Amino acid sequence: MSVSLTLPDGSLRSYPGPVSGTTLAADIGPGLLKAALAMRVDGRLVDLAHEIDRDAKVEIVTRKSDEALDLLRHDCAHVMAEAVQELFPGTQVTIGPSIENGFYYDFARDEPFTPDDLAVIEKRMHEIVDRDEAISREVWDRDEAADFFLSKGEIYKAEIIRDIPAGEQISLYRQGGFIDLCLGPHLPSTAKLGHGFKLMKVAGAYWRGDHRNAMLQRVYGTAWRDEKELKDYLHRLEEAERRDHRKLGREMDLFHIQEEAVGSIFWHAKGWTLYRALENYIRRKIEADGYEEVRTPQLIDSSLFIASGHWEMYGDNMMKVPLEEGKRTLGVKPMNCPGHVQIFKQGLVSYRDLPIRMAEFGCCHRNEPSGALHGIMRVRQFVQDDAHVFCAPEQVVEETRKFCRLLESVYADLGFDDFQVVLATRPEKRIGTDAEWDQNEGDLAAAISAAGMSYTVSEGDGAFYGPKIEFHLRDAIGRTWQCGTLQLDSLLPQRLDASYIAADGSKQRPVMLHRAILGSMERFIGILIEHYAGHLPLWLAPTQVVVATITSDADDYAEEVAGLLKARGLRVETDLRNEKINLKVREHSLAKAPYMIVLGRREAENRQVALRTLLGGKQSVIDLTEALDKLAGEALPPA
RNA sequence: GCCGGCGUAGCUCAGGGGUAGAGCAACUGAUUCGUAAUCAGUAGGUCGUCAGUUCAAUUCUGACCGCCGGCACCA
Repeated sequence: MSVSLTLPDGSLRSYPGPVSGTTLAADIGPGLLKAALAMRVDGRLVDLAHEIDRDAKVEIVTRKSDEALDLLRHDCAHVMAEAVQELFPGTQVTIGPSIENGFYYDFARDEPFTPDDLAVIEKRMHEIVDRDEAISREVWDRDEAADFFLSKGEIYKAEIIRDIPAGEQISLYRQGGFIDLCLGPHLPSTAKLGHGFKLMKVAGAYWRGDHRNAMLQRVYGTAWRDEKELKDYLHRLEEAERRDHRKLGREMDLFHIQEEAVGSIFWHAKGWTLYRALENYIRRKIEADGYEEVRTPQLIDSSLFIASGHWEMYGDNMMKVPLEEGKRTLGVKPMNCPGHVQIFKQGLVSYRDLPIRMAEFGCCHRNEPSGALHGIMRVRQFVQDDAHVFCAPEQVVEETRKFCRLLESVYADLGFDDFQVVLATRPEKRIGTDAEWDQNEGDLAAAISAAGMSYTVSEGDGAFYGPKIEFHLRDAIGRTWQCGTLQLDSLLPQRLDASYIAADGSKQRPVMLHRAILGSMERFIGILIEHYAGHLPLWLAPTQVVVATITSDADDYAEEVAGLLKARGLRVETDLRNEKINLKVREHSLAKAPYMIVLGRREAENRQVALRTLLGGKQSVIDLTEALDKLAGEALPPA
């Protein structure tokens, strides 16, 4: 029976019988054969050695293909596992997938791997690539495969086999003396991997991601098409390190954290200036959008949190304060919602009052696990740009749409124009009927579309009480951060017995939309610092202008200029030290002052200023009045 | 919380069983200088904390605390 294959360019190749990708690639050309890693048959990615036995569309996947990196990384994980089992006999292999930028493999071994071990493993991996071991796929009988792995002491692999649904093939891949259970596909041989890889770190990881299971040793590596791509990646990592908000926060004198207050931030004057600039900006934005700001207590009796359900759900992560020898326990609020419901409940609310958009920059405490803490990004004391919209069910779509618009505008103002919207739908463990979920998910989806946004769906990631929208923004170096969120909640109004009087005089339950744009202020400031690599936009910069003199002859003029700038609302520092201008420029540049005004005798005589920008280091000599207008104009926060 | 690594001056880091060193920063003095480091001098540390071993511990051992990287968690 003949087989005819359609290639991506539309051309047709016919064979008298089944044919492998290797043969096909070789027939097309030796260059292609050399570059070939795998192939796509009718859209399905398979090994090059796979025999095509019927008519199909075939595409040879080469190093240049988009999917090449995935293949290379997955292969690299196997090569690493082979190296590990050669060097450390008795180590069990478990799973080793490709991930963003690389791969990992989880090993079970009593001895921990040391950083020195990594170097040795990496060296052996290069040797395995040079050995050019052929990689071949074998289909095994399920029981034989399970027995085989058990006989080798590979209990994790046996467990994986046990969990593969009946009817699915059990495929093993063999390269040299190494054989691994794997779905594939793989490269034809280890040499195709090349040498663009590097082992990065060892870390613990729970078997199957469950903290009740044994902890395995995960070795992370990065892998690329060639050594140049690898080098570029390592360079990008260095760039990310330079942007680290913990380092910049210290260098820019923004904040610090110390042992006596783990998980809480000491905001220095400059950092707090940034914080307030951001908070005030949000305050103006939400005020313009119909929000009212409130403030609720820090300490609230446990009874309220018991009623809200938080005590049971998150009690372990709450800060608790026993009072009156244990007769009462107060909880330090971990979020603002129960408090907001209390304000809502004061007096009667009419349907005419809805929606009520209640905002609070309330300080919340959560006893985050020690391992979760990270700079100012993950702390135990934080403030959200939090608000709750109390509305009637039929107002959900409009309120959600309105929020999406607001959020989009805020992100744009802050320099993030790329963000993704994710709709998280009903989880397995949930309350409410399917009809309610259909309605709620539909409402959110409709609202996102009405706001002119597209979204992806994350199945099962919603809260147990309702679906949520997540907003992930992309920073200057391509990382994504989940910041904004909107959660539809009809449970809390019920648990805390909030109601309004409807048009027909009946008592109705409002719906609550929990929503935040920045998320935690602390975390968002960390993101801003890293996004801008410390070069904050003028309106957010703690010091906006440094007035520096060249000689002391200009001191009086410098004081005058600084005074005039301050009068125009700018945040100004003067530098009248008896130091060379080179030093002053260097120091203030390193401190990331967006503008410097350099004054010498000439400027003083002409009532001009030499204005210098940090980025680009451009300078221009302009009249003082012009400079005042220019800077005052540019320093205005976005409207 | 779990696994691994780390903890020496304000910062970056070296050192190592006989109570410590560099560069930068700081301070003092000189220098008045045109856009990313002027020169000279001075001072600065219970070597994370607490135990143990030892004639002697910052160094070795243990526990604890903290930080870093992951995992788990994130209302």
